[in-house]
Amino acid sequence: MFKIGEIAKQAGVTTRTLRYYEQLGLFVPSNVNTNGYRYYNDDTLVVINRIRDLQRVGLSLEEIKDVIGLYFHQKKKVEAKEKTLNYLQVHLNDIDSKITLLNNVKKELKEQIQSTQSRLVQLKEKGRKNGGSKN
Amino acid sequence: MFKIGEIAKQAGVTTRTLRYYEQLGLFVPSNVNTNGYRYYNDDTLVVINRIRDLQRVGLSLEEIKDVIGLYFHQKKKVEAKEKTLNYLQVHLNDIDSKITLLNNVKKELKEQIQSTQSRLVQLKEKGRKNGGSKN
DNA sequence: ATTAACCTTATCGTTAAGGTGAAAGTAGGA
DNA sequence: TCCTACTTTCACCTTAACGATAAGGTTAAT
Repeated sequence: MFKIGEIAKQAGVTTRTLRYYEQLGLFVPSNVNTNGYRYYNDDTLVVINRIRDLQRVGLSLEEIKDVIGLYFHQKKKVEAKEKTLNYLQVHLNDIDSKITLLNNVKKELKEQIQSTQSRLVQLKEKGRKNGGSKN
Repeated sequence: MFKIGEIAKQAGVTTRTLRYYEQLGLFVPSNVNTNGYRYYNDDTLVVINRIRDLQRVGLSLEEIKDVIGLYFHQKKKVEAKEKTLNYLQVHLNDIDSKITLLNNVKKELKEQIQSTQSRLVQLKEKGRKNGGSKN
């Protein structure tokens, strides 16, 4: 059991951020002392990291709130399960389209790098032939 | 040549958004009339779409500003070229790590879907055998 | 028992990415 | 010419995701 400052440090976030996440309903402390101190275990660390990952790839905390539970507890009733299933599918599609997007960007970047590199080589060769000055 | 409202419509954004992008230095109108009216051509449409794509995958407009030019004009001096090259590489690495992240999420989602689905089937079979009630 | 280093809630501030509306100038079709 | 539907700048408003600071309680080692 870690106090808030400790997991904050381990997770590389501030305590403010953790309390904010809690306020949004992203998770709750593993337990709360009578004096109000929050205590967490390693599980929370995993959750925090997942949240950060999802943020990095463009999800808002609200969106994350909607999906974060899907990863971390699956004891549900039948109706809930079918709803969850739908949600997972939609989320999966969204992710797939993002991957596609990123791959496109990646491809163009690679082409740019190629062409930039070869133009650089050309320029340098030209520079070696004549005394080299302009450009 | 389109007026601002027209490409806005074509791009699926508001005119405010376009002026805001311009203000941030993401692009300039293809030309500006003496009365202040902005006019754009199809090239701008491509740029806008690229910006939106990059936003979708988690880049801020400031970050986008830094890279957007790399796609759309490559007449530069040698020093500039080498700097650009570095930037492209860094950007590429970032994108690669995002793709990796998304693929991880995707994998876990698929597993979740699998297990959720099979548990659903189990529950339904159970429901068929006995009169079915709880869960 | 004191003290440094934690923790609590509460509130105000900040940045990004626009939305919204005012007041005024234009375009172009009837 | 006139009217409607644009367009301009300016300024204030909003939401998300925290940062910063205040004012006070707690812990644990000395």
